[in-house]
Amino acid sequence: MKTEKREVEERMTHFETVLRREGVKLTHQRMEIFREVARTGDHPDAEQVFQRVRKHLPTVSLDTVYRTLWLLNDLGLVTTLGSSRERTRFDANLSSHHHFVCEQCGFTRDFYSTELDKIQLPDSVDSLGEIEATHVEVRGVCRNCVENQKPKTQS
Amino acid sequence: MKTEKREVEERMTHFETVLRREGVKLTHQRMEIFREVARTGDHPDAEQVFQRVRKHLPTVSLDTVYRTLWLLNDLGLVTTLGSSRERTRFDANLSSHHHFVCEQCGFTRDFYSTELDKIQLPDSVDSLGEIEATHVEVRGVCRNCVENQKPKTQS
DNA sequence: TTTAATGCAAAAGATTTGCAACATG
DNA sequence: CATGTTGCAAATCTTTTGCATTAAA
Repeated sequence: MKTEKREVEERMTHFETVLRREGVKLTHQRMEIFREVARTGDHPDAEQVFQRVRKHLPTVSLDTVYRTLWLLNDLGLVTTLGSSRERTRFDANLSSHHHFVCEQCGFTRDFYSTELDKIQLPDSVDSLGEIEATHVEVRGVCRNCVENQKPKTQS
Repeated sequence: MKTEKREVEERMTHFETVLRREGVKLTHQRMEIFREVARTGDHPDAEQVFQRVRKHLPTVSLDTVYRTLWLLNDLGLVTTLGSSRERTRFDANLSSHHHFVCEQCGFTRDFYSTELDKIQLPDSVDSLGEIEATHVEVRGVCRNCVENQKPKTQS
């Protein structure tokens, strides 16, 4: 649940370095918000971060928490579980498969792999609970988005 | 993008079987909503399903789409990408790791595995775009939830 | 000081719910 | 025909935005 003290300190140092490098102001709020995510292993959502930060910083507002979390995400200091900024998506493919998801446009494609289907999970996972499904999520940038970002060679 | 005709038909048959078995009414709306998810490989969200179903069934309402998709999910006829009914969750752990997620309470725990870190993806994935990260998502029911569901031996 | 960041309040967006009308089994 | 399901409208919940004030560099 809790991240090791040493590790949290390292993350804080890295956080400060990146903010300075990017010329982004190192505010009290940003420190506390990042520290809160850095020190827990339970992957809180914005509301949970807000509630926890509030204990140390009673005047912080929820919209600052949102803005800060996305900023940290853009700076590569945090990531999101599941594909970010997306609504729930549904899948009628019940056979064992895996996903490639484009970070930019949300394009998603199934892929199959008998190799991946037989992955052995470490024992530590079994002790967490009963396993129902295992699948691989590949994040990247789809061909289309890669194309559209390339500087045009001619215009 | 499109699922094979034969496969769609199989899914429809299974859909009907399950609905009958569960004593759930087989309405026109439910058929069209399920068919729409069954026939595409792009994992639409509720709004997209709504827009597509509307073409065949102009009177369908968005709330029916939501109700139906969650019903189908509960019946095991569809699944969701990412953990269902959850808000975006943030993670400050930048080292390579994987997740166990409890389907019932959302409890999430990181785990590590050098084995998993070296998974070879099939070539077909490379052709989809540029890969940035690969990680394994294990879904299951955590110990706590398993406990709480067990019929009490004494009361 | 200068400019970016915050907090507030309000807007926008997404999802859910109560209920009368309706369709299915 | 009885009951579950739908569509509508309204409610609720979540996330974002505009703007005056405040604080960091």
